[in-house]
Amino acid sequence: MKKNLKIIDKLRSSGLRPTKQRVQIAEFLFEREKTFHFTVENLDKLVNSKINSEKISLATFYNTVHAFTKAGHLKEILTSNNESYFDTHTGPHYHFFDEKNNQLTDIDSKEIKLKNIPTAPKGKTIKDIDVVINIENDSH
Amino acid sequence: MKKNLKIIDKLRSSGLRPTKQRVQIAEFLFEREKTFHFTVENLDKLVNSKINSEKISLATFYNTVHAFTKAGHLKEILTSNNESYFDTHTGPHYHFFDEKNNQLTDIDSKEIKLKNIPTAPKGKTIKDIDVVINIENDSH
DNA sequence: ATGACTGCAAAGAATTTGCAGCAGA
DNA sequence: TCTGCTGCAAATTCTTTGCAGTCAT
Repeated sequence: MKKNLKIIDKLRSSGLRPTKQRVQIAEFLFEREKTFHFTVENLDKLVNSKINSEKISLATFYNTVHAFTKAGHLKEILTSNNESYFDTHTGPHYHFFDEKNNQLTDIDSKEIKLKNIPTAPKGKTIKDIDVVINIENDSH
Repeated sequence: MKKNLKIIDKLRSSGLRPTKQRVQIAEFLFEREKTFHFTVENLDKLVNSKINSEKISLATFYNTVHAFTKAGHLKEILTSNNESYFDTHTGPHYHFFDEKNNQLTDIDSKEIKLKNIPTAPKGKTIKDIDVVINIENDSH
C-alpha cells in the first residue's frame, strides 16, 4: 500500500502531522466526488466499521474533526436538531435541512441571491452568512 | 396582586394550564417592548434571581420553554456556538450573531431579500428559512 | 530526543426522564 | 376527583480533558 502523498501533503501544509489516524480519516473524507455531511458520531461509526483497520478512538475523531475545521478543510453547519454537522464542502454555500431524516443537501451560493444585506453594527464585520432552508414532507 | 388575565388567556388558548410557574415565566418573557433572546440557563437565572418569588426548578424551565415553543410563543434560533437560543419574536426574521459576546440581534425579514429560493426536493415543502449573519470585530 | 498525537477513562455540560406529590379544572 | 404539572434526582447524551504511552520529525 503506497503512501497517499496528496493527503499527507494536505495535512502537512496545514501544520498537522500526518499520523496514521489522520491520514485514514482524511482519505475517508476527502477522496470522494460529492460533498459529504456528517456528525462526529457518524464518522466514528463509518470509519471504524471498515474491515482491516485498527479502531480509532472517539476522542481522536473529535480532535481531528476540530483540527480539520480549524485548518479550513471542513465547515460546521448548524441544523435545527441541534447536532453538529460537518461538511467537506468548505466554499460558500447554503443548505436544505430535512428534519425528518436529518438530511442535509447543498445549495450552491449562486442559486440564492441575498439582496440588501444590512451592514454590520459599527466596529463589526460580516464574517460569514449561514442560510438553512428547513423542509418537511408535503402532507403537512 | 391581581391575576394577569391576558397571560392566562394566552396560555389557556394554546392548551396550557396557567400554573403559577408558567404564568410567572410568561409574564417575564412576554410583557416587554423589545424582542428578548435567551438560553434556558439564562432564563432560569434571571427569573429565579428576582426577589419575592419562589424558585422554579430548571426542569420546569426546560418543559415550559419547549411547551411555549411548540405553542408558537417562542422561536428557537441556531447559533454557531451551538447553544439553544430562544426568541420572543416569533414572526419571520433573521439574525446577526456576534460570537465574541454571544449576542443576537434581530434583522427584519423585510430588510433582506432572498431571491431565487430553490424549490424543495420533490415531496417536500419549505417550512422555514433560517439566516444568521455571523459578525466579528473589525480588527480581524 | 522532543514535541505532538492518541487512546482511554473520567469529568463536564446540557438536556431529558421517572416518578411521587401537588394543583388546576 | 382526575389529569396534568412540578420538582427533585438520576440518567442520558454529547463533548472535553488529563495524562501516560506512542509516534512523527
